[in-house]
Amino acid sequence: MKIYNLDKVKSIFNRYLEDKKLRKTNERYIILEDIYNRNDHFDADDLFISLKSRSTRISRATIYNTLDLLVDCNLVSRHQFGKNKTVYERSYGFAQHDHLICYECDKVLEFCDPRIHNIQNMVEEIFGFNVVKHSLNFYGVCTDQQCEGKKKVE
Amino acid sequence: MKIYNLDKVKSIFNRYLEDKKLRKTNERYIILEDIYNRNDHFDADDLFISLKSRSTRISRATIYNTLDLLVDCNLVSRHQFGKNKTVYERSYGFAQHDHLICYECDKVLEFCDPRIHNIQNMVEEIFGFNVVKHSLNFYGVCTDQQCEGKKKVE
DNA sequence: ATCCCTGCAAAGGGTTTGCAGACGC
DNA sequence: GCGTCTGCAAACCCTTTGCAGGGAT
Repeated sequence: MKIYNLDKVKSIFNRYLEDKKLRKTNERYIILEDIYNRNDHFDADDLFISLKSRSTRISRATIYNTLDLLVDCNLVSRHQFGKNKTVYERSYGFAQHDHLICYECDKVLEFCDPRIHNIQNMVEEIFGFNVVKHSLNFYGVCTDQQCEGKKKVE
Repeated sequence: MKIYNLDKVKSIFNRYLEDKKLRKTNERYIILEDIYNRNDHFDADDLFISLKSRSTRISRATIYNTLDLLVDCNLVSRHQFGKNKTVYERSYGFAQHDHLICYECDKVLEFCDPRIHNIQNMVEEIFGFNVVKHSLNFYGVCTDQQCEGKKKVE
């Protein structure tokens, strides 16, 4: 499952910072490490809380700043699941995938389908466009009767 | 191009309001009309400004309220193009479509591809999910050299 | 007459910004 | 030591909420 190691990720970030002539601050590495110790979709505030509990004292400003860098160097991907809120996930060493979001329990499932690339190729050709990334989300209702999250629905 | 007429749209809304036992206020119909006189992606504030210039005096609260109703009865669709901001477009009489967003000029293009439904079917089967809607966006850079919007890029 | 809907303004939540001090280089 | 990065808090933007008055039924 874990198809990366933390040193590899850090060295990629390291190189990125050097290339861009940015400073290698402790905060940036602590944030990177925290992210790669999670395996969920998290938002900036989740990170803030998680970091605070580790008795570090990293501000939201730094978190947002660092997330921008990590997204830029492809170590983290950024998503919006239709709620005007940004969520992130680690991405190095994990297959590209898309998401399935349940309206009733907010569960997020992941899937891959190569056909999306065929669509992408077509679109690039037809419109004269260089696609950098895509976002495909399916929204609906899971049919899992045991689903705990469903309690939440009013 | 215009494959709807305003009366039809109004009567759909009318029926919806009756079914839900909601009141038929002037404001609601004025907003619906304003939306169907546009042919772009707009946000709540665009509507607010547009309505103000018609010397109506419709508040943001009413606009947000009405947009929720119109989305609920499928006369308007709601999107997020990766900027934590919601945009809308009229949807009755227009083919379902997905979007292509240019990072450099913010242009939004539209396309249809039936393969997305194949992916959807597969996902529903595999995960036991009833998909209600999907959102597929491609982000990239248009290769249009004459593109006016590109000036905006810093 | 009821009570839902409206306008207004304030509050809310997530994100960005400004600034003075800290620290990587 | 220079100049960037940080923490903090205020500002910001979009959206939601509370409330009193108004209009649909």
